[in-house]
Amino acid sequence: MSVIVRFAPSPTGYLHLGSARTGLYNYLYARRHGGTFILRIEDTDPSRSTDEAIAQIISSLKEMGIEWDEGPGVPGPHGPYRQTERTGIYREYVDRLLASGHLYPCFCTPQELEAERQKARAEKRNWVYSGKCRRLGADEVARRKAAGEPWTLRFKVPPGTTVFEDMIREPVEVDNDLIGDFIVQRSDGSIVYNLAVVVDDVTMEVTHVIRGDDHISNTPKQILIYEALGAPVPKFLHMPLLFGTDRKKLSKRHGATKLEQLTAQGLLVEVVRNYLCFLSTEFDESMITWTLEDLVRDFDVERLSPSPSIFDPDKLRWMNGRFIRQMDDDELGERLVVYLTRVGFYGDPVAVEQVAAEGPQALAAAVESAEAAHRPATEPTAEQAELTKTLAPLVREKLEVLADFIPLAGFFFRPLAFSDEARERLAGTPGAAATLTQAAADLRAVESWTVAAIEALVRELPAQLGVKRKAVFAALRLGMSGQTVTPGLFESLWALGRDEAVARLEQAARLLD
RNA sequence: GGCGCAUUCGUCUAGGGGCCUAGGACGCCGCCCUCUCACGGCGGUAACAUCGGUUCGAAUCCGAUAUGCGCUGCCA
Repeated sequence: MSVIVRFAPSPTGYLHLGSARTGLYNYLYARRHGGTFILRIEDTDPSRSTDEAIAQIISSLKEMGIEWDEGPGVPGPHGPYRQTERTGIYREYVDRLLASGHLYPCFCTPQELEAERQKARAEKRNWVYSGKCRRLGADEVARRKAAGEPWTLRFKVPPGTTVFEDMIREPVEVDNDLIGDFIVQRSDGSIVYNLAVVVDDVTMEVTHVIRGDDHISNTPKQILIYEALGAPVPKFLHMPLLFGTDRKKLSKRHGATKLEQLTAQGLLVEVVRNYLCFLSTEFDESMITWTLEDLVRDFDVERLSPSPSIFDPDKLRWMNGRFIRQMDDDELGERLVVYLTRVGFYGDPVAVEQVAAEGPQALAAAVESAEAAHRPATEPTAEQAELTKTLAPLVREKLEVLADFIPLAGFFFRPLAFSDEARERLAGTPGAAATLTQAAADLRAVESWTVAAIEALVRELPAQLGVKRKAVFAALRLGMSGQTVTPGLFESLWALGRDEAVARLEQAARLLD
């Protein structure tokens, strides 16, 4: 029998990283076993579900490279793929369960039930539904229905215990008495989650249910339904939950909870994807650069540790830096151009640099609001794109995330400017004026504009001027960029171009007069 | 309250009775390299939740306890 798995997010918001991980694992499991991966939208609660959320979920999955074999946009034998479109199927199964005596109508009102719950709580007892309506006679049921009393449908939980296996845990055993007859159809006729999932999974012929461990407690109820239906029970794998560094559920405070926020900081999707996989698993550096195909072949979901994992932004960033360092020049250049375009850098380098100075997260926040407002990003000019690519090898080992490029190399894209602090630093650098003037003259005269020629020239300066080497470098660095941290000095001067480099050094020299 | 799941350095983990005076990675600290910042190299810091048992021997097996999380809904 071939493997069929499903990922079933509810479209009540964007795709949370934890859910993204669940989707990924399902996808990998399906591919690894040559199975089918179904994407199902759990929108049984239409009041909280939006089409926009569905679109976002789909785009996040696609960005990670996850493709489904059946689901929205990809018709197949197990459709439809939105629960709101499957009500007819639920109806049919409810009728079946009714006919086989597994369901019964219940006339208890929410108020009555709440009172029972309160009482149980006051007596410090576990509350389960009393089963009062289970004993109602057929004629009484008919009479009450005819009288227009609202009723729900409950599942008749049999005595005994329910046991299920989990691919990464010990078997879980639950006493059925603790479950209590639960509602499967609301008084408005709509179907409750626990029944809907089972009917969906049965009709979609799902063989492996891979989902978050917050569903462990629901599983026994669902198994009871499988058994009532006479359907084969699938295998379960309940994944550990993903928390923030404070052991709480991931939230905005943790920097990012969705993929788009992470990529807006300049984290690469493939790195995020790999990171999500290696959480809860032994980590090996070689995995940083794994492709989706590598994951399919070598990543085994069943090796997951069952304990919850904490999302560690530091390690993610470190992985991202490692990934960047192994990219070749063209690749990095391309990625930088795409990224810088997205954050609006080419439209207004100065403004974006200001935001970026507050850190990648501030930048990501700005990008998010720009994207929410559908503000189009300015494409780079040919010169800007070219310059970015030229700079790629100069900045590679200084980047952890792509956003780091901006404070580091933003000065290449705008006129030279000095903060008060930078001006003071320059003024306080011994021999700065002489260094700048001399370097400008030498650079203007150097016959070939190459990094090697520039280096040779600059290295002459200390002896020539009687200024310490460190001071020479500091003066030139400050002079060409207005900042104390830049890519390599010779390479930077070279990348600026002869005219620009000379002009900047002269401008800086004038500042000291 | 009841039930369930989980529990090795701050974090992710290796470990499935002797190879463990517990290994790796991130972080942090120090040193080296060095034109700044980094990269890289080297070294250091730091953990078997607790208490009992089983055993010649336990991080590994068993039992309690504690803590965290989840479920306990006419939410999913």
